[in-house]
Amino acid sequence: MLMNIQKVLDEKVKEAVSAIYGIALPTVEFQPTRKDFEGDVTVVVFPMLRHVKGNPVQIGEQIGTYLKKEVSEVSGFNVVKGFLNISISDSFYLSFFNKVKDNDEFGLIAVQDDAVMVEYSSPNTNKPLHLGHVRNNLLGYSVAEILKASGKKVYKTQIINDRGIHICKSMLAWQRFGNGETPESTGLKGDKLVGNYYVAFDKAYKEEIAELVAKGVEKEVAEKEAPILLEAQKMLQKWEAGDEEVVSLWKRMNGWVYEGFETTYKNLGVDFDTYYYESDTYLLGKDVVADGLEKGVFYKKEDGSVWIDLTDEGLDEKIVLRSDGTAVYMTQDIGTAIQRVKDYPDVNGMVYTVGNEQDYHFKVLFLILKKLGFTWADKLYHLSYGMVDLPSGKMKSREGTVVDADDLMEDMTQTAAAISEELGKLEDYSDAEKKELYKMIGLGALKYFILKVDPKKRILFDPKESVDFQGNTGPFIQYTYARIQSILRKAKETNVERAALVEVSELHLKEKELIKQIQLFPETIQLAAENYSPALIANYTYDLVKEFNSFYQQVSILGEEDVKKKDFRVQLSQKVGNTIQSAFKLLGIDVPERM
RNA sequence: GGCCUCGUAGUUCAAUGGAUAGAAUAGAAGUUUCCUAAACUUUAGAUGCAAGUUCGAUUCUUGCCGAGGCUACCA
Repeated sequence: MLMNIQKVLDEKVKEAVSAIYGIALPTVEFQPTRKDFEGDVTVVVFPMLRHVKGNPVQIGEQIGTYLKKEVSEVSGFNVVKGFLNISISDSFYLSFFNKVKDNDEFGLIAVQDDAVMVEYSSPNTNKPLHLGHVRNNLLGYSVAEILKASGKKVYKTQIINDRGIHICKSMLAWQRFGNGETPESTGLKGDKLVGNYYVAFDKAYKEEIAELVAKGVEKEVAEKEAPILLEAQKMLQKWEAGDEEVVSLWKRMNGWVYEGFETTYKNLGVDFDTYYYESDTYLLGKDVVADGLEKGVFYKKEDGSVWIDLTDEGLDEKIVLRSDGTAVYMTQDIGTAIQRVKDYPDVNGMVYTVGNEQDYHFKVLFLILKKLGFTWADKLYHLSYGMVDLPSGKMKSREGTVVDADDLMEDMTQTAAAISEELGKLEDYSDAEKKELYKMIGLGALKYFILKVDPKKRILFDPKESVDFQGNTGPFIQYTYARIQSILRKAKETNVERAALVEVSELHLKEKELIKQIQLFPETIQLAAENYSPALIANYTYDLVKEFNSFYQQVSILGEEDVKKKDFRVQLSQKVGNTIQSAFKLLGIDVPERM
């Protein structure tokens, strides 16, 4: 027996149309029957009218009659306008349930050969991570987990932007104003300390511009000629030349930042299989560019800069190498992509988790790789997501308007603690247990808040209105999971019998709805993988949980006198709990035993 | 200017071209001698505007209005 009733019906509907009208139908359109109509699955008749002439209601009736007679799982039907609503027998759902109930891996596909590399996070090392990075990290991590669950082998990676003028700015400011401060001497997290000097640089820079303008220098000129900026540029040149002092400072300050990042990643619950550093890879692309120049993919301008002409594809000309021969962002990305395929030959596709402000960049990058003749260029995907904006607009590190990642996580944990303390359900928990739980809930709220939104859409985050803990939220789902665990503990204590195969004569409406929702889990994972969308998993889980709470309210589980029904309901609850856990794992959210 | 996203209840989010556009939150009204009330039940409230394609459009096309982004020898 097939697990999905649609697959059964698909064949049978075609068979019916063929038997009744002698016409071969290419496809059949299904949808779940809306709540306000009777039935479980609905066949939409309208699209058939292109092939079968006639009255949709009549056609629906005829197909329905055929199905009822020929398909044992079909227990009844009704036709409303052009919609054929089909009722499926309880025994179908029960037998499905028995088949999957003890499979904790239900919906997950074992890893196959097909490997994909998912890049995410990829921060600059001159400042701490903020809410924008949080979205990136959560998205990348979750998509990687979803791809794994859909049967792909996944390598998580990032490219760390550890060199460039922005780092030199922090370094220079530290040299000038730092008085030898270190994370140890200040007690500050390394990334925070370095970030402070990035801000300090900007402040000094702006002051210098103001001074110059006061002296009558044009603003645009002042912006280019402020002494501190010129010095930062000089520092970058020294770095590229391998100046010992500069390189050593660079290593030292980056080391501070990495330590800070590591803490943030750990708290956020994300991880990586392999790291790439821009300082290692920025030269790689140059050879490829030289090659491409020979092949005529690129061309050289008089000043020596190298370009690609993409006007035929409706894009512009794009620079791939500066006139002084140094690499630009694009050069490095070309090199990095090629290096990754060399390092992981089984990789058959890469996902770049990068904000939508870089849509154009990736369009160009993929096109260049294709023109260079790399067949895998077709398998590259830019997971483009919307920015996280504040009510005041875009977050800007330099202006200090960012929502810091560490602070945010701490805030969320505090809020979870406050709510939990007020409810006072966990008096017997130790402080350590409480602490762990509050973090789980706080992060659950944050992660769900971000991941439930379609990645493409921008998120407006108002720090004044804290993230909800009620309604369509992570904690609501965690709470339901905890409730289920409570039932399971009690069922165990009271020795509720646990049959290998549950057996009940008929299903309560809510029970059937729950099984239907469980049935959707595998296809939801596949859909989420195809669309690179954790939001689909989040929405699915919410629907499941909402249905369960309604069931929980309406139907007594442990209070049921019929032992077979009681057993079934306990096992159904367990399956729902297990599905919540699996789904949330794909979002990187943990679930509690109690809360 | 050119190119790319996005406009859905007061607010935050849903809706493979399908039925009466779903939730949450804020608002109103209820449910705790009953398995955890971070819950459940009821109620009111929305597709920016205008055409077009279609049996049928929130979804596809075009125009307008509005928001954001890209258009650097920055990353």
